[in-house]
Amino acid sequence: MQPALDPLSTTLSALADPTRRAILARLARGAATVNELAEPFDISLPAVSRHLKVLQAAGLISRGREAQWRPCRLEAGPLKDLDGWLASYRRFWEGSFDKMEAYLATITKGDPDGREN
Amino acid sequence: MQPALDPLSTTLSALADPTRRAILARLARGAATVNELAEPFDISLPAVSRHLKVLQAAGLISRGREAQWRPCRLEAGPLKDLDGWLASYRRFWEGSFDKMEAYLATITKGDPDGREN
DNA sequence: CTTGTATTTAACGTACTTGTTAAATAAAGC
DNA sequence: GCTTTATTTAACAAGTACGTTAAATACAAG
Repeated sequence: MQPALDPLSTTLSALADPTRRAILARLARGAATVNELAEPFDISLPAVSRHLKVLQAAGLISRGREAQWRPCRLEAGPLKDLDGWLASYRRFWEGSFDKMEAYLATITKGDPDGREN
Repeated sequence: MQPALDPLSTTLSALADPTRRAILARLARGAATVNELAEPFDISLPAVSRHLKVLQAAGLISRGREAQWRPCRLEAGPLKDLDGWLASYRRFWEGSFDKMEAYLATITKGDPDGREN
């Protein structure tokens, strides 16, 4: 068993794969089966199955059970948590950003490299 | 040379490591040198240096050069892009969420497992 | 030019990730 | 029961990630 990453790390590594993000994008338009999800990709079904396992372990999808199909659906909880984490950094690209730029400018005194200590 | 991941994947994998996120949190409070950044961690300096390399490659930090110090500073661009990506999913945990819940409830007809097709 | 401080690179080990193919499991339907 | 369809597990290979220690590099200062 792995050392059990913290939830945010688990979410971020799950999202770090473009195939998995594409799967989520598809699920944002509604639930789908494994075969449906695999259709756009040039990888084998087992590979897709494993991506789904990763997404489910991260809580980003949940799965149902209908005959031989295991439909997947998007679960937004971890995305919401990620959004919450990101929020603490939002000030760096919003409003006060100009203020910070100005502040940095005063302490770097026109240094082209922008070093300040 | 690696196949060059797309920028969002690069950002997300850089952020997927808790040590790297802690480094960013520290840098959110102001620029810092490698030794300063390494201080709170129980890992070697080379390990920290490599984390910084990853963060820089992802554009999440920039580095200056002051005598033998290479001060790091936070760069918010990739975080802003991530926020932009996340925005497309925001509807899943805001406002219309209740509506979606209600919708799912109608098609699952009280199934405890929540399957809908 | 030798020493001390800051940081990186090299070399290496271990573990995880991702993909593959072949086989197993699950359920439907004849 | 046997076949078909959907999906997962097993076994394996190649590449990547992350940590270590030892050596190299960069610069400041005697």
